[in-house]
Amino acid sequence: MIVETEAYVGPQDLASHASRGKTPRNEIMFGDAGYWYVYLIYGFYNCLNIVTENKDYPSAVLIRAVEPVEGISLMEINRKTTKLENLTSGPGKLCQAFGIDKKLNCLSCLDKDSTLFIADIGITIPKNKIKKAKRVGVDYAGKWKDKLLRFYLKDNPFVSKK
DNA sequence: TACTCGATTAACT
DNA sequence: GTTAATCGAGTAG
Repeated sequence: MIVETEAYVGPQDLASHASRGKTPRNEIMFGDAGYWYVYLIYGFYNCLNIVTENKDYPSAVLIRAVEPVEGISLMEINRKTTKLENLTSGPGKLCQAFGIDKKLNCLSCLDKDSTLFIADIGITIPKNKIKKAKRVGVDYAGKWKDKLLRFYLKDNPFVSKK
């Protein structure tokens, strides 16, 4: 279950990879919504995003943290730890736990025959349980660094930072 | 072709 | 609090 996200919205968002125009890496962000955007960060970790918005308006949502529901024993093997709150409480961590890499880049996030897709589990989160905050790790983004574009579930133990 | 540095994490002091 | 780990996209020349 997804518990923490960040939004990267439009070509004018200085924190977004798309702010300096279309490149081979971020090209998927300029396409239709509903596709995975996976990239390698710091040479070690992958980050998982969902492309959103319309064609030619580059936007994506970074999945920053999830709460494990099934397959926890496999996540423990992938993450080399048995500490539950450490399995998926960060963008790099959850990709390790799920075994996500660039093979998923540009695939549909709604294709139920794919190895990774988003499913509606039919619960509604009350609005007062959703907290807004500044995005993480984007100090270089000028006036965009303080935008409240990070969203997470209140009191959820898997959120990467309070 | 060469250089810089990042939407991070874990392991240090 | 500081830093090492280590890849490749982006950019300058």
